[in-house]
Amino acid sequence: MSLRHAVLGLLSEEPASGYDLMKMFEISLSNVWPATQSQLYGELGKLAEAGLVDVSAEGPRGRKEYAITEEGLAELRRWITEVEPTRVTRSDMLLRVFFLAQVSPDQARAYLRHQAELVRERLENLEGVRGFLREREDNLSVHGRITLEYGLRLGKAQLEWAEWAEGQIR
Amino acid sequence: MSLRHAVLGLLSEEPASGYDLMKMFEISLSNVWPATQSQLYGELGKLAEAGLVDVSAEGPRGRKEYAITEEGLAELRRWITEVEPTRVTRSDMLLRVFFLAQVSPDQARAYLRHQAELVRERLENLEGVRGFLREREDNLSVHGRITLEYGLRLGKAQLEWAEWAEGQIR
DNA sequence: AGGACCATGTAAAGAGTTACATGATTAT
DNA sequence: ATAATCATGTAACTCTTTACATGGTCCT
Repeated sequence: MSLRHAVLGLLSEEPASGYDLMKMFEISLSNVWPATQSQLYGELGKLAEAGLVDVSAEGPRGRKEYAITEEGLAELRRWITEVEPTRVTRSDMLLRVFFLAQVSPDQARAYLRHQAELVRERLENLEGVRGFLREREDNLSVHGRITLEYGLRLGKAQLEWAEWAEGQIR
Repeated sequence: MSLRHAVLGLLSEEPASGYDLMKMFEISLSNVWPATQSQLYGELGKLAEAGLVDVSAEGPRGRKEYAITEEGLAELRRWITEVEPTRVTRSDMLLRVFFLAQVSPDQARAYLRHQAELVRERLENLEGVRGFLREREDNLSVHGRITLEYGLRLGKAQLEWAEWAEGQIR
């Protein structure tokens, strides 16, 4: 149930509407915990019902601004410190590598080369995020940079692996 | 729909029953594409209905052995070479890092230290898999080693990141 | 007036998890 | 005998995705 905590986390910085959250998910959480608009509105409803958030204001166009409650903040902290992260690794990219014997060595190498290219693009994209984050000093940016560094480091490792793997075929 | 292709991939090596596949998923695919027993039997039914696999033999205790069809093999190859891998990264571990400002610096550092420890355990586990794979020369083992190398390299990057990140707090 | 954007919601389908349910065969 | 393992299946629930549906407000 991490979507719930992603929403609580964003609301712990400042109150926001479903629409605002949607934008925040797109900008800052898309690489960590993507969510759709549809999911967001549903979750906000459940969160309000559970008393973890409140409708703090209403605006034009039926806008409802939600604020985290004390209970919600407590739940967020409990989740951060007490709940063990679940390790679910599902990678259809890697699944293909596992079965690469089913295609020709040329196709296999092309596949790995293509993966390397995709990772390069992703790294460029992350460098863009780095630029966006530079100079900003709020909580989310500080920890956003730490999270970003994770993406950068793992991306580089992935790139080196893809290049190495290509050399391993035949 | 990658579960489908994971099953096709395993069946491309040799025919197997749902029970056999279950064991194979546990041993070799648990770090790449985990699946439950329940999912497997459902998928085999759908795969048979779609003509991608056949019941090739029946044994004691209602055992049904499935074999991949030509159509199934074609679909597997198409999926490997033509379908773009989907990049879905969801990490509740990283999500917590993003919101680490909500707990004390001590708690935050403890969290990162704990993550480092978990990665170390995971790396040890992967070294065990490496031992298991050593000397084996079948298709799945060869590509299994390439897949394993991925886990090892990314695990190491993750470990270094966690240690670096701990130093970044305050 | 019209386009861009703000804003919320519902429905249906697909995937994955957990638990339940049942029974046969093999080895000690 | 009985425990371990082989073997298959269903049900209920949660999460995620995609599509549909609707309308208000702001800016030029």
